[in-house]
Amino acid sequence: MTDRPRIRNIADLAKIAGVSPGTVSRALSGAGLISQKTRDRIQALAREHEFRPNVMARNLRIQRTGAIGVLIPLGHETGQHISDPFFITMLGLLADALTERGYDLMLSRVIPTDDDWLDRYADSGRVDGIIVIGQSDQSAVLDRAAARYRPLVVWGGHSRGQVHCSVGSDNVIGGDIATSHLIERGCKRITFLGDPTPLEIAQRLEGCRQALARAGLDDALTVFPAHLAAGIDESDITAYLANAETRPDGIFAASDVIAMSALRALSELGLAVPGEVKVIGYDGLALGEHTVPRLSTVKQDLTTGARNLVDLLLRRIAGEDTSSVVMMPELVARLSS
Amino acid sequence: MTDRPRIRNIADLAKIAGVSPGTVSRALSGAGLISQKTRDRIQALAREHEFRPNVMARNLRIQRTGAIGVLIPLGHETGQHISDPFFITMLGLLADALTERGYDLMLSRVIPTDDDWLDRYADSGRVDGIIVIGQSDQSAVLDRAAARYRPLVVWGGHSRGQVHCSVGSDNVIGGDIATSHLIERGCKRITFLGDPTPLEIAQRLEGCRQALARAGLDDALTVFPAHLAAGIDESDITAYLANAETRPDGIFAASDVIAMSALRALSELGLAVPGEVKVIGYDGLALGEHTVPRLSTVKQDLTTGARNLVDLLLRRIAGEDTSSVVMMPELVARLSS
DNA sequence: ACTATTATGGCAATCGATTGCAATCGCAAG
DNA sequence: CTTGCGATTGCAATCGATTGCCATAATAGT
Repeated sequence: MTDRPRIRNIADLAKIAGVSPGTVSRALSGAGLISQKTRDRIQALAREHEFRPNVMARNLRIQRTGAIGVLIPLGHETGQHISDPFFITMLGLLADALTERGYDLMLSRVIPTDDDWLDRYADSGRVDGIIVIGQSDQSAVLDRAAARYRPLVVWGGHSRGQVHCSVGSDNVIGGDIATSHLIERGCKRITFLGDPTPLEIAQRLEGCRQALARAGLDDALTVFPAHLAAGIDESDITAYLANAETRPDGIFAASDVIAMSALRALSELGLAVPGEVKVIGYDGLALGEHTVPRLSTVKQDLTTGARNLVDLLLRRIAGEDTSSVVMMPELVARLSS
Repeated sequence: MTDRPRIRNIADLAKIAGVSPGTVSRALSGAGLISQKTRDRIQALAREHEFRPNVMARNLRIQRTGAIGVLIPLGHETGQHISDPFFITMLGLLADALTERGYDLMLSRVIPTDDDWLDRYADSGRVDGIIVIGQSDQSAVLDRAAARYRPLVVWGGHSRGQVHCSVGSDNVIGGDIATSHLIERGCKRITFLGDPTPLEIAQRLEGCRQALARAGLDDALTVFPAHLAAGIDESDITAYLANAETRPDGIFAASDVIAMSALRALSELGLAVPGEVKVIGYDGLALGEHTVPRLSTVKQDLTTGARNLVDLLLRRIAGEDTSSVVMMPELVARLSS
């Protein structure tokens, strides 16, 4: 071992190589005006001494971090965790998409206590751009931040007049699809299971009402504001479904996670699915294939969604101005309806 | 608005405030030798101009980033995603634990193609410490890195002679518990569902063998190397279980995710659980409460686990030397066994 | 009023890599 | 053997905040 004096920076390596720090930098950072010979020599030297340039210094100099912040605002339900299957799925897909494009992913769970959590994060200089998953009840904050901070995209619903750039499926159409499906299957009394506080859920409910109106079933709807978090409201759901008089013959759950709770509640009550009650969820998560019976759902193409989010964000980082993307949801009829 | 000239750095603010950059730094960064009066004045000025010190510069100077890298090596199965429920759960818990301690979480999915992915990451200077989730088949790499890079902790199994600091449950005992439970329930032909390549799974299998030996059932075991990823091997599992001659009456799945696949396969085959076949999983994930029937499992306390990981890591960052933690797994008998 | 002491603030070096510009090298043509 | 020109490399400023050390202002003590 000749590497007695540990190489801590580019200057040390330069000394050993007998060149200037600038040359080492050029040799290590790929492109640049430098002869192949010295480049090889210096790279070999770096490898031999296990030297890797300090990323923070580089970041400071070139003014970018190579990281994207992924924020999950939990405004409407403090009980909901990052471990919610939807977030998790999205997170995994984003991680893959970002990795592919050479970015790291900085994860933060945010419980909005004030109005400038997003501004603070944006100005911290810790990331090159921000992806927010879900508007929760923070649309105003998002709009305000978006007006000033360009590299920001949001997964969620789209509404006219919205300032921030969003990617999501058309929740109104999705709600319509789900409800129409239940109607086609012969359902006459439909329950919407979900708390319509977040924009997306409200839109799904709107689509639901729209489909019912079209079928002349306006008063066939009951809304039961079950929470999103897995299992959190399960006994409530059970109690609600136990009542034979108000019991629906079709359930449109605002998310697959809620639908799962409903399935289990029904199973406990000994109600046959889809025989006595039909159930359809929303999201198209993988877990829907593992329920008993397999869950019908309205699928949002999250893979494409994640790719779109990353794509738009990188374009905004590059200075481009992008508009929101609304994707078409799709019926996946499995065995629960 | 008097903030015509945008304040981009501490020096600009200093000019406006009529003090030196050093003073501004002290005023903004909390403690320091500075009068309350000037501090207040400068902080007000900063707020007014929406100025927030650049984090990268700060990081470079003080030589820390305030971020912890969470790495998920996918050595043994490329099909497995970050969206695997176990990872996701762990990730959420880590995010919470780290946030509490004031750290950010930098997520990276790693597909080990060479032997120094970990060294590269450690030396990049992008994080203050690293948590690796699961040893996969990379124990050697982990040990090598740990010998040199202190702030590193690993979720996973513990084996004698191991160099890296790990946190995890005692998988041998866990395997024993699960198997003993099946034996008590009267199972005579047991199948271990899982690929024992990763250390943790191998240990669970070892515990399984140990319990069987104690009961004098040494040759009651079949090992079917189902993969970890949700759904990936489901048809294989179905085919295997369809064969009445080799069909077990007890299944010990190496993870809850695998157990879920098994449950669904059994349901498709019309086999009653727990009547004809008993099933027990491993991990104690929330999703086990949502299966039909509810999944019996060996629970690892992941909340405590995550807290331990963060705790040990921070102590290592502080220079302390810590030893591994092995937690006791616990039987959660639900309805599938 | 004058010195001793402490509380504040300024100066300048530092963290480590990047990069525009200038200097130098090598090679070829004259 | 020069001169010319492009290909390499060196020099030094820069990114923005932190902090040890010194100077000065403010306050106390006699």
